[in-house]
Amino acid sequence: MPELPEIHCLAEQMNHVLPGKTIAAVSVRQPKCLNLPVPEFTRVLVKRRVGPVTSRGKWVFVSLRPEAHFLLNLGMGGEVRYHAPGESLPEKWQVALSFADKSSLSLAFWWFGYAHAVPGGALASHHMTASLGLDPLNDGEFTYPRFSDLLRGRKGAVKSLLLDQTKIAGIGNVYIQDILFHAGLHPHRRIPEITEPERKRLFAALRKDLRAAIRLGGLEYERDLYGRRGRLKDFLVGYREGSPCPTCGTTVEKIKTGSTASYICPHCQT
Amino acid sequence: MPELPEIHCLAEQMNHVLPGKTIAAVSVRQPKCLNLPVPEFTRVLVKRRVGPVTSRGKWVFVSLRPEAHFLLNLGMGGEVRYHAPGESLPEKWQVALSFADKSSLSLAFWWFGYAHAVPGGALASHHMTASLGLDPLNDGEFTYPRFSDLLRGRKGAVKSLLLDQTKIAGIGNVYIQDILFHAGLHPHRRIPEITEPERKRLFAALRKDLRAAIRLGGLEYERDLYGRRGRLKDFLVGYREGSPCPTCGTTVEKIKTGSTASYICPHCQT
DNA sequence: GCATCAAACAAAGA
DNA sequence: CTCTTTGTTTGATG
Repeated sequence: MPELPEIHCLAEQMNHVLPGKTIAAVSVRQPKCLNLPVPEFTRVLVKRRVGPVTSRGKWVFVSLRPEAHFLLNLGMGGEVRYHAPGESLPEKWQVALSFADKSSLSLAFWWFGYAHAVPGGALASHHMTASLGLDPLNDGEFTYPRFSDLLRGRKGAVKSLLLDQTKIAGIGNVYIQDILFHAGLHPHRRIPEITEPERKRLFAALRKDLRAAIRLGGLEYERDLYGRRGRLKDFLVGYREGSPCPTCGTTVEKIKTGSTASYICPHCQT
Repeated sequence: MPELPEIHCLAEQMNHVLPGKTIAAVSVRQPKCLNLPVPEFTRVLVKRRVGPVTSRGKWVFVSLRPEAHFLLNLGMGGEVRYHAPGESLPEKWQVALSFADKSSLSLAFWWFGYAHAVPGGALASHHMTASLGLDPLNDGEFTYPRFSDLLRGRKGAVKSLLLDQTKIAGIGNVYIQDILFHAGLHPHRRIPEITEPERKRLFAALRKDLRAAIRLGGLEYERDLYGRRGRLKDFLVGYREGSPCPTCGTTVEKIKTGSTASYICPHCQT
């Protein structure tokens, strides 16, 4: 379940080590995670050289020259590892890229993940990434007015909106817990009932929590491009059912919210 | 996705086994599918005796004495099962009725279904059923003149009209595929551009396809009151993308039509 | 008022 | 919520 912070850190690491390398070969053990049949997938990638690596939401964008893109979504618990020349691949992987300098990249999806190859010029028609919503890390894009606009006219529960990747990209069921706690909002709170101060708190919490997580390299139980863990250990209420709320001491509860679980302080979040 | 044929068959089966039974108790696991709070819902149903069970469109109407109604809409993939005295309920259900003779009825909604209790005299104010359109099975009501009237003055696509339950009741995204194929109409065809012969073909296809499906007990992948499958297996073009059109051999295509998918022969349907 | 479109909702599958 | 798919109703907008 890597979410925006982990993906952001991963893309940064990839951007340090991959640009300039030429893809020499592609190996696919699990064709289901591809967007193209293996031969076409391979054709789009092989012989191209890696350019800048970026991220948006939970997607990693590897740009290639001549123009093409390699897009990654790690799904739940997927991992990407870099292997220097001579290092061997881990036992489990679904897709691997070998570079001309004998280094390689392996992708291991624990449950659904995607490795998509997009030919030059077709990026805008890659539906899953083209429809991504606001990027909370982009200060020019994720502004309070635009965030307010997003809420305007919607009637559903706040949690569904925040998790909808086509509205705001990158939040999953882990980070959302403390974001809602910081905003003082119950996951079921209807959007029209959110007051202006609460909306401001929510906006601030989104930016702050995600950036704080990035500074710590993401969650302790996730691993980076080199297999190292992040340093973010402690949630305030997330996954802490039965513990006291850090603000008021009320026991944190775990509740069902649609198909996902939520952890809340029933006193602070309304 | 039970549609008119399945619902019609289900109501007939219910009408064979339920009338005369007295509702002894009501159990609700998923209150969201009700139209009333559980206590009131229960009060409307309990101690009443089942009368005739009928259907209109995708709704099942269970009449009760003293007067009241129990209305069912199975949404997508919902199932209703009868359990003789001594038989146990399946694992998954959202609402169950127990009868005085120890038999019972369980309702399992896979996604969006309704179980509504309507007190005596209030049936006309039950909006969802009161606004249902023409019943394609009712020969006195679903006549060619009235069908023609329905099309007159409308500008939209033919598919939207056929799926609009307030215009014609009972057609969903499954049966509509072959109905449009039989009529030679593309789902996007604008209603004013439908010619008189096409209109006749469409009217005939509606009656014929639905009745044929009823004779086969509905779709093979749907189940009846006793868990038995229907015997209708084969669509002509529905869900057969990539197969040849049975008329002309052209490859059947899957296209997006608004929020639903359509399967068409691009040669025969224009 | 009507046509059209988007949104919301109780889940499972890949 | 990783993303899609599925059907129906309701409410906003032109």
